[in-house]
Amino acid sequence: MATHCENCPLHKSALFTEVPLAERRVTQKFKSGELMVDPGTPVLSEGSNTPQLFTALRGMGLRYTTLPNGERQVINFILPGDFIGLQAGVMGEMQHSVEATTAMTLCVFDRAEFFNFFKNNPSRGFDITWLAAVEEHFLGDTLATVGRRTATEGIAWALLKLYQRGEALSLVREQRMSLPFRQQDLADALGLSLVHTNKTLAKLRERQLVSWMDGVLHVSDPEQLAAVALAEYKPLPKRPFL
Amino acid sequence: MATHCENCPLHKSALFTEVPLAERRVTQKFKSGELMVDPGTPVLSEGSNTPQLFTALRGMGLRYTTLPNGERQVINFILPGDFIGLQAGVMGEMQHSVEATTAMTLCVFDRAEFFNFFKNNPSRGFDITWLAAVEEHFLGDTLATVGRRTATEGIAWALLKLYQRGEALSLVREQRMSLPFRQQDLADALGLSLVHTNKTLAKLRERQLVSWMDGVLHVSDPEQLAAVALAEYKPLPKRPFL
DNA sequence: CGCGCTGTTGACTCACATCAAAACCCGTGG
DNA sequence: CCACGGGTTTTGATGTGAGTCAACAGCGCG
Repeated sequence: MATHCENCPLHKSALFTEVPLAERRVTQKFKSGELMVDPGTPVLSEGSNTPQLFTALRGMGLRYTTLPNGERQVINFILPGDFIGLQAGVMGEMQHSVEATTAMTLCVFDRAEFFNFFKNNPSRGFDITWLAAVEEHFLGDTLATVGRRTATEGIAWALLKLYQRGEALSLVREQRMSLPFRQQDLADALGLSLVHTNKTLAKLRERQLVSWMDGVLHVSDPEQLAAVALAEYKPLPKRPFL
Repeated sequence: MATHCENCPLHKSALFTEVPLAERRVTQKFKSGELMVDPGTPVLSEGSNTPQLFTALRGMGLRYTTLPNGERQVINFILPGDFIGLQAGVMGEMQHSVEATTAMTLCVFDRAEFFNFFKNNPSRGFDITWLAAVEEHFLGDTLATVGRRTATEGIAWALLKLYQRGEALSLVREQRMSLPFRQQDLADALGLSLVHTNKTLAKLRERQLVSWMDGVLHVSDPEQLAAVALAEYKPLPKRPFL
């Protein structure tokens, strides 16, 4: 049934720091359950006030805001290991929405317990701060791509990042991983139009740099992709989670 | 001489949450000194590895990244109360640079002590997480403006945010506050060209929505400005600091 | 078998970039 | 006191990357 933190499969992944068994047990006590959502379902909605925190255990999703004029900005893609709802909790009510793209299962934590958890486990609290900082850092990079990279560079960058994340999570086999988003999602992440995104993807495919078709991402030469992305291809730093 | 945390002038500001005296004393012990920098001086540099954390006490600055092609993206404007260096510490080495625009004074904390500080003062640790989350949240909004707002909307948005922050810090008098950045800085924050930024500023000035000349920002009707910024004008939520 | 969603493709338009030059605004030094 | 130079702002002319509009193709599903 519900996964026990001691056996959390994510800890095996190369992306995350090692967490001692004792601490996992403590985390387990903080965990209030598990949530499974269907594709297309909202996990958190703008304007609502949910008393929960989540970490993604399985599946993929999106975090986004909607402007008053109806435009959507996706803030990031959510993959296993991502912590959701912190920014939310901090402002009185949510400004961002999170929705599941594939079926997802999420570990649920009770926000009311959050502070206690922190007090009783400062080192896990430290980890959470760390996580928030990593996230913030990444958003800075995203900002740079939306603001300063061309469409080609930006798409290359985004796909490279997703690919790297996939590698770290062992989602990649033979240079391929499942990437179940729509082109519209990528467009909304990069501030581009759907049409232009589509055409740019086609060009990158022709140049043999990346292909992303039928929900599978294929990168044959990450170094080369990184070059057009104005980025570096190097292993992601380990990070904590849960 | 060096400000004592117990007397920290920032605590008087409407922007920040109340912190009990006892906790300020603890913070004081974590504080390792004060740094004063001249305008134009780097506080943190990309690629370096500084053992310090800062919080801005006085003055204004910029945080930015530089892409391999030389383009600059400013990630945020730094005002009193901002915590600097967390994202930095988390990745092995800095990816972002921080530089002082005006003369600044910064409280300096020793990163080596950071974890201990956390362990001994979980509630302050909690505050720091909170802060990181607020920051992350704000970056999400910034992303939305760079990605989805037009030049006019974006500039209106940025100036409104700065104005609001200024209000909360009591930097505004008679609808005016000092804003010592260059147009180039704003352009680099919004992913616009200098020329276009300049022309758009001129238009907003003609429309009587905002004027920003000679380093002073003037907003006569924030509501109206918010309307063109596709944003809401409402008091900033209180947040912790230090 | 027709409807709704996603992906493709082509023609046309526009917001914003780029290029270039001038105007200002100092501080410095002759 | 004025000439000079570097940084910033302003203005005009011109170019282009990306947006918009429109139509169609493929596909899963009731």
